[in-house]
This record gives sequence, C-alpha cells and structure tokens, in this order.
Amino acid sequence: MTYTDAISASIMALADPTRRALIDRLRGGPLPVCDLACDIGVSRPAVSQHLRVLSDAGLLVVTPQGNRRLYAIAPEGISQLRLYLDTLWDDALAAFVAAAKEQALIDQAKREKEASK
Amino acid sequence: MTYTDAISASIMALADPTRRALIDRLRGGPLPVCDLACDIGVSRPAVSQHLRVLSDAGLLVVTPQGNRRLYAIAPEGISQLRLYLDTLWDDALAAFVAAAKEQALIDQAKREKEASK
DNA sequence: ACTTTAAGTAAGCCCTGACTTACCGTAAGC
DNA sequence: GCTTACGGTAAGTCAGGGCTTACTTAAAGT
Repeated sequence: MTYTDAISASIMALADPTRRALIDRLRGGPLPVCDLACDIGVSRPAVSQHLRVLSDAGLLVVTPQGNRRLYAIAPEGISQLRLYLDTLWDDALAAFVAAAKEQALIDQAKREKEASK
Repeated sequence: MTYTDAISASIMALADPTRRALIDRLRGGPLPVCDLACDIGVSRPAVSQHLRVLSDAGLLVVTPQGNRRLYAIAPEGISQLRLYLDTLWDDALAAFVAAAKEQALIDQAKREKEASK
C-alpha cells in the first residue's frame, strides 16, 4: 500500500459516524468487540465489519486474548494522518499569504490609478 | 453547527477521492471552477457539487471575481481537523503506554508465579 | 466430550451519495 | 441589447457500502 493509499484508507475509514464512535470509545484503552457493540447502537457483526475496515486502514491493532480480541487505537495510523494534514495546512497557509500579497498589489495599483486621475 | 459536527463534516468531505483531488489541486492557490473541472476527470456540475460540500464543511472559501468564482483552501478548516487528530493522538498514546505498563505487571506476576513453583 | 460465549463470514436489502444531462441566472464583451 | 462564457440548480440513474439475519469457527468452562 502506497503512502497516499494509506492516507486515503484512513480518511475513508474515519468518515463513517459509527466508526468514529468506535474510535472515540477506544480512546480510554483497548476493548473487546462485545463491549463496543453494547455501547454503540448497532449489531455485533456490524461492529466486526467496521473494526475490520479500521484495522485495514492501520488505525487499529488487535491483540487476541484467550476467547476475546482486544482492539486498540494504533498511534502510528493517527500519526500518518496528522502528517498529511500538516503538509496540507502548510500549503494552504502559504497559498493564503500569497493570495493576500497579490491582492495587496492589486489594491495598490488601483490606488495609484485613482491618484493619477 | 457544533464542534463535533464541524469535524464530522470535514472528515466526510475529505473522504471522497474526487474531493481530495480538488483539495490537492488547490494547494498551489485559488482556482476557478472551470480550471478544476478540466484537470479532474468529471463534469463541471459534479465539481460544483463537490465544492459546495467542501465549502459547507468550512474547508474552502469562495471569492467572486467578476464572472468567475475563485475557490481556495480555508486554513481554519484544516486547523480544526488537526486539533481533532492531535487530541486523538494524545489519547491513543496515553492508552498505549497504559496498556504496556499493565502488560508488564502481568508478565512480572507470571514470572514470580513460575519462580515460586 | 458438551455447552456456552466471543467473534468473524456470507448473503441480501436498502439507502445514501456521486455522476450525468438539461436548464437557469449572471456578469463581460461586441 | 444580444450573445457568450462561467457556474449553480434540478431531476434522475446507478453503484457502493452499512446494516441485519443466519451460519461458522474457536476458545473456556463444567
């Protein structure tokens, strides 16, 4: 999986409200599937499918523990997304100040034109 | 729109590949709709709809300029998303080290039990 | 060994949303 | 004033994905 594919998968995984609810539920620490299914308002198979998507996106890690499977947030997955947003923010800010400067030049030219009348 | 709704809208807006392509295309600076439609491989109405979604999510700002409308990335929108991921990352890391410590305690107890046999 | 509990898989339904064509409003240029 | 380019809106189609029920696998307890 390439870098952009990983970002893509992460964002698409987080786009679903139920999956975000699962992620938020896991902020406190690892939990088994049944606990998650009880809190969230959907059936257990649905939770399994969502956990699958989140795991494939690298946002969760699973640690089998006897009969159960503990799901936990993978810090590296979140980190990758943060990196993507950081570069996006940098570019957006640079473009913003560039546009502001350009606008300032236009405004100045307009003022000079007015003054020369 | 509440804070979580704003986050939700932002993530769902970025989830679509076409919309991410539009955002990436705007990294360099503001562009009118027709330019975006030419580069991306979809019809102009489709681009309009995507730009609407991105604008509603607070990720884009529009500045009408004569006949055209220039779309640009809104740094504040990106910033909000970064904040969300930052808190998520903090929680994930805290949960991760807590789980590691807990596991260390379990391992230690097991070793002591083995030694006492 | 049998039951019970945890959890993933399969098949199917249905709704959301992305795209298209056709149409409408609006600002520039002649 | 009329045409032309830019761009948003409406209506309709269609595929993808989220949910459910039913089934299967596997580990623990008795």
